[in-house]
Amino acid sequence: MTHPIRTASAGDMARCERCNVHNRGICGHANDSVLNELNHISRIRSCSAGETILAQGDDAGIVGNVIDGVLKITKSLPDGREQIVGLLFPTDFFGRIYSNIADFSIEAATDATICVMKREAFEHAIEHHNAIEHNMLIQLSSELESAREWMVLLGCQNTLEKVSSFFALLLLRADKLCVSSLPYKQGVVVAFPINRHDIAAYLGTTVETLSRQIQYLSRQKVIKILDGKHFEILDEDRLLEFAGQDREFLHPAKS
Amino acid sequence: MTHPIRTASAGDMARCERCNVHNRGICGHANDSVLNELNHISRIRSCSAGETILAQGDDAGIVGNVIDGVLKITKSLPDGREQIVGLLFPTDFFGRIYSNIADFSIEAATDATICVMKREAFEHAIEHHNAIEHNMLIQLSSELESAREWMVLLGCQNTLEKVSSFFALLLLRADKLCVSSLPYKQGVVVAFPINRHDIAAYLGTTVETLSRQIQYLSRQKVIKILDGKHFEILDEDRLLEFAGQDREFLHPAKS
DNA sequence: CGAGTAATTGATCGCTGTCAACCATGGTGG
DNA sequence: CCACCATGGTTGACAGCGATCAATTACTCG
Repeated sequence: MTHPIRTASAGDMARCERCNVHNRGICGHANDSVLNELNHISRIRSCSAGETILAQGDDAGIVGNVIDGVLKITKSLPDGREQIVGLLFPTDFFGRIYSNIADFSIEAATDATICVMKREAFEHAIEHHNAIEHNMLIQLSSELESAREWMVLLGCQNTLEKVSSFFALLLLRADKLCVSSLPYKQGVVVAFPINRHDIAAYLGTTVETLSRQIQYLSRQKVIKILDGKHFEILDEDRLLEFAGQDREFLHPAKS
Repeated sequence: MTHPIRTASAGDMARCERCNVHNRGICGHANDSVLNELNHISRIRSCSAGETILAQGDDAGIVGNVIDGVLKITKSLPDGREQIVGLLFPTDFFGRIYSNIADFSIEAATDATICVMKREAFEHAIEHHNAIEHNMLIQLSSELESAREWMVLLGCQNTLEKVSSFFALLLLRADKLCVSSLPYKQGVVVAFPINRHDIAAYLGTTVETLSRQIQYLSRQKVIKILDGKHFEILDEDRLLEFAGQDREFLHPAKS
């Protein structure tokens, strides 16, 4: 799944220019000077599914962007419970700036390709290139918004609503995901980008309950189960009804 | 509860200088030029408990800071369910920049004094004063972190843990709250800054279950109920145990 | 002091987590 | 090629937490 992207040496600005996220996210609207700086301090890295990029409690030394694949932001409680507080798709930024310690783990949910930078170097870049700082501000604003939308889902939706919302999310985010070659959406077909366990952890439920609700949606002819990972959306309107909430919540955070 | 703060005319820089949050939050480290700009575009406003400052769905025309009192950021579902996705205490910033529509309501949870600005004016200020933008970035980073911590609480903690966490939160945030005259903490006494309904909406539960867990903590001699709003913390260690999670989560977002 | 609201307490029910068994899939090695 | 195993997903039985409805008590404010 990961693309064979060569690790360019510093100063090889062509790398950033070829990058499929180079004009999006925090790299958006970057002039040559900015792009050169980012190119200089970043490097490309491949991770296989399950790999931990940043461990909760560790020194938060790196930040970066997702180029391909899906990362998850998770927190584990001492007794083993785990909550996924965010999924990161291509163009998304990860890492905590201006903090020494990582409160969350960043893990690869699928095989992934990422662009990493040392935190200090990136902070330095922020402080010297207003465009980057501004992009970060925009990105953080919309991430905060999304996080709060998800809090509504976690705090007062039942599992059927949660699962329906997740389908709806995939449906609406499909455009964004198409920047990579992953076929999350083909016609009215969506694909789960991650396994059941992670989806359950994201929705604040268990794999069993999740499974039951998926089967229920299938019996209701709202979706058709193609295989364990692919689903055809048969009735989008009813799906959004099940999802409760107004559909506005699905608007992906614009950056 | 609100202080009699006169509404100063634009250009009266003395107002910002007298403001009890003027050197914190987004106003931190502001030089005269910046402070003057903020002073120019902002105005002080008093709100009584329950008042809506910004309605979800409305045009998101204003942003601001809490000077005194507590605001809540809420989302209501069509069927009446409500989730509070954030509480705003003095020095906290509210409002959504770079978005035309408000996805959440901002309401006064208590009588409050706030400092409001037109969104466009503030965005203009951001773009021309790097210090403000940087402060915003820092503030947003830590708010995102806090939001994610709360997602863990909503997604995988039971009500006893939620309630204990809320007590712990008040305990740890007490310092910050002391910038106002509200006696949230006096010795080992904490005060609920908002009513039961709002706490329940914040914790993703109901007033009934909330009440039962408070009584349980009382029977366990972890807290002592002084009156409906004031509680003495008898056993801080056990409280934090009940709260589960590592206590790091309580670290208030630094700004 | 009375009315209205807020908070507590009680009884009941259903959703969902837990534990367990079963099934499907894919990879491995004999 | 197939038996074997590991992993991931589904299905079933059951119990417990917490929501709901209802009733009572406490508080606040004219």
